[in-house]
Amino acid sequence: MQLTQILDQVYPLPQGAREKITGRVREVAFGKNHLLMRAGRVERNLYFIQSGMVRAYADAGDHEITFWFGSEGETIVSMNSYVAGKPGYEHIELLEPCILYELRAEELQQLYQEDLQIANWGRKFAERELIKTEERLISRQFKTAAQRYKELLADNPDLLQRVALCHIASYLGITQVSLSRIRSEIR
Amino acid sequence: MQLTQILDQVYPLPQGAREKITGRVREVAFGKNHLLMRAGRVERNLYFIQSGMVRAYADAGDHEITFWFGSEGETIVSMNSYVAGKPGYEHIELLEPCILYELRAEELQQLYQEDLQIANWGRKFAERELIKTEERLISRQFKTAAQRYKELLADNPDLLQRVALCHIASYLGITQVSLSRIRSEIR
DNA sequence: ATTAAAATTTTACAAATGATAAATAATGGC
DNA sequence: GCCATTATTTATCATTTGTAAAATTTTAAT
Repeated sequence: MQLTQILDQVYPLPQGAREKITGRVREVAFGKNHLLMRAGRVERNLYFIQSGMVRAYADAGDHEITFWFGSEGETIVSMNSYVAGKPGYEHIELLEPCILYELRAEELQQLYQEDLQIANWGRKFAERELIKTEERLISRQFKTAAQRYKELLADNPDLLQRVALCHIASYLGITQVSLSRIRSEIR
Repeated sequence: MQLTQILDQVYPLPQGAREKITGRVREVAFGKNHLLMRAGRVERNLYFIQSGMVRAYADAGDHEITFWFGSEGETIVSMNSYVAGKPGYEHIELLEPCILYELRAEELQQLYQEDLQIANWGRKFAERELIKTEERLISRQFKTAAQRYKELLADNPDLLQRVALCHIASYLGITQVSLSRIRSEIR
């Protein structure tokens, strides 16, 4: 997906504002399994996904918790770094080879202070992510794991082809064994 | 808590920008149990809490799910209305008598288009809420209900005095019976 | 203070999910 | 294509959490 399209689906920008962003972006590519971001670091870049699939996960002692999948058109940020300049709590791992648009967070912050439309773009970006996260939190509370699995597949039909089941199980908040049970009961 | 203090803790505003907001705000008061917002409606106002405590809850067929508590200094918005102009999924109920600062959402949206600093205030507001929600989603996944209960009390020491246990149980994602079990095991 | 209503706890049992280990299937490197 | 590795499923049993109903405590109104 092209950068301008990615930016516009968050919030349509006038030509000039859009160019301020695109002019600061570099195209980069990484292979499968590359660790794009590590927890505990202040992450200095953010990325828009032109193609490929990634996951965000947090450490939980002995295992890891996948809490986000990103694919074409989505934005990768270490939220704590991006929002508060603090070390992030998430790792970002590439599940497929990816082509990304890279942007220095500092430069974007600078644009927020200069350009009204870009500040509103940043507002819309956070607002949209907030609604998605809040809906997931609520759904976690009143849907069974089986329902959440079915809905996830309905929303992302190609997820099964692109993501390992152990990551999907983690994302759903259940063990891989539980997910196996659910899958066998459906068929 | 005073309005200027509430606004500034999100993002410090220059005098002029701050007055653009405060000039559009009305002080209103409602009694305990008042339903401030209802799911399914497009909500036209947002509120800053000067004093009191509220909860947000969603309907889940036969029961309700409390997913947010708000008290002094926090902001009450119907996220779907505020962000997308769509009917909200949450009810807002007053758990105590409240004094609120009321602001028409439309006027705030107007200010976002006019004032760079206010647009950045709105951005920071969404970003902060996003981090809080994401952390809750993750904590739901790798902490036991007992841990989440203890942490909730540690962060909000007066919650037990102000909120019914059935709402706390719902917020934690467990039944009231489970919460009772947890409470009896702690002592 | 008394009483009715609501909130919370307790009990007993059922259902869902987790942990572990073994079996099977799929994948990637050579 | 073969083998080693990794991913997934299956089976068994333990633990957690839910459901329902009754008992108890708290709250609020008179």
